[in-house]
Amino acid sequence: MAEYRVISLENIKVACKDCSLATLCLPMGLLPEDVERLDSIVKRNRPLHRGDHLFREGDPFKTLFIVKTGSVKTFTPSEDGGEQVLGFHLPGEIIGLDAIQNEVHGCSAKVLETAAVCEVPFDRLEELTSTIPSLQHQMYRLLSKEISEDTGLLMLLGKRNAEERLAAFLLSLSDRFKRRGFSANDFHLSMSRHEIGNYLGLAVETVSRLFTRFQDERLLEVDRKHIRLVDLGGLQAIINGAGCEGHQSNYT
Amino acid sequence: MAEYRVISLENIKVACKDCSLATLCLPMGLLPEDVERLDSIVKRNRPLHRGDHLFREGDPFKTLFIVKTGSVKTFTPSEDGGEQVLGFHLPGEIIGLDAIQNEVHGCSAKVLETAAVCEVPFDRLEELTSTIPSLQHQMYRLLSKEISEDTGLLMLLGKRNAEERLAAFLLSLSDRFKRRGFSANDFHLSMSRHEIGNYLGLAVETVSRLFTRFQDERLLEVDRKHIRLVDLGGLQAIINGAGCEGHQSNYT
DNA sequence: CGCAATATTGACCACTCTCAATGAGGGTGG
DNA sequence: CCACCCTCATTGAGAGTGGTCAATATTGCG
Repeated sequence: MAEYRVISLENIKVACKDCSLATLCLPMGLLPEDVERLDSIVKRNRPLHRGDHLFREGDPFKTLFIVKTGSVKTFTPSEDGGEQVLGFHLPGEIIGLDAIQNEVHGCSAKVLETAAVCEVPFDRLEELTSTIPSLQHQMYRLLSKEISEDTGLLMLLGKRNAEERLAAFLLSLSDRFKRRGFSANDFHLSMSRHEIGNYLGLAVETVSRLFTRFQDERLLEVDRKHIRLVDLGGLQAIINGAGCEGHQSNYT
Repeated sequence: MAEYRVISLENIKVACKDCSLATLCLPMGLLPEDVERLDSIVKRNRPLHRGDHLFREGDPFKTLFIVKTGSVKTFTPSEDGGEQVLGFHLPGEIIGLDAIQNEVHGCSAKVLETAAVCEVPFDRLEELTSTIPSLQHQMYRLLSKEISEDTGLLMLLGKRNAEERLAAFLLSLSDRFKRRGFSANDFHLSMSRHEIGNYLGLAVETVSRLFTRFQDERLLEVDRKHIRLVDLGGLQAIINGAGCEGHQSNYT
């Protein structure tokens, strides 16, 4: 049963947010009864701790996961024991959309910081979306958004240098924290330098050097995993290709 | 109206293939009448020629595009007049899924080789999918597949060296041609070296040098835009990290 | 308190980008 | 039909970013 009741229209957003389906229904004008139906299929689990797996590569796909609190990383284990980080997931973000395709998870998901995670059985969700057009539309938007974001990341990795990658990464985190009501300038990294490097396609040493350089350039202040972005504009300028304005890349 | 009639169950695949909705309905067991309904909303346009635009960045999103014949590239124009290639699209592939999100195209699509392209009005498609559960499921799978593929490419660009990137690119093309009934070993590149480099995040010169090297190593034969893959296993081995087996990357 | 994991910093070197020159097609106009 | 031009592709030489190796903090945990 739903932990949170929908009392009135004004409370829908609150209910949605609390039930961690914010990403699913917030942007749409769902009817209260539809929100409740959606809410009723959501399973809420006890908190998971650092290192716990939501699922592993090869596991059958049954449910989508929504991060409520904490953080989760997705990755593909590689043959030599290492792993390839695919993404970091903050509260409100959905995990598992890539597994709908063949009903098997193509990656693993592991908790970084103690996390509350909801599960949405996908077959139940499909039943709902086929009777609630606006929910179906929202699902399409959700999947489409994931595609857009992947495309953005793709360009990030393909043609950005180390400096631009880290700047983009930090601004992405900043933006996502901001949207969720946290500080955009002051946050905690739940992942290690190694994981950041892995995700961005950089060596750990490079990530470390860049943090130092950014700090020297008064762009941010870093203390271990605590980050304070001092000059958001400066970071943005790095991504936009400032710094060496005359520079003309060969493959743009 | 549909150009192709569905006569019997065995003909569904043919009808689907001909109407270029292969990607949409082939994998599912759609009923004949549903296939016809799907078919009836598809718009068929006259062939487009090299350089023609399917849509431009910023255009309102109305329809999905399906490549019937020929090839299309998608890209984001960058401020300095250059462009960022996002993908190459072969027959049977769908373009525009990333624009569902906010109903605006985030990239441009341009014809590489004379192409027949179908259009599927998305609002009509949504109406259909909400009354045909198996079609809805297929749409989810389609979107999910796009996400999976982006993820794969993401890893390709993030942590692969030039050699691995080009090998992966060629094998991807090979596989896609094969699935569509063309030769897996012998095909024509519809894109320039420059576009390949742009897509893979490499300089044109690097792409050119790699083609030469691969040819010297008897992995393939290249004549201008005509490619003959001689040693598929060898190319695969490059991606798997062969060649220098003792090599251990720092960020895997 | 000590060991292990993580982070930082430095020196070196390889890969690939950049710059530059040359070659090869493909189209156009005389 | 050929000369010319323009784009695309190839090849070489030099330079710079970032990876690798190694040593040294620093932190966290048992």
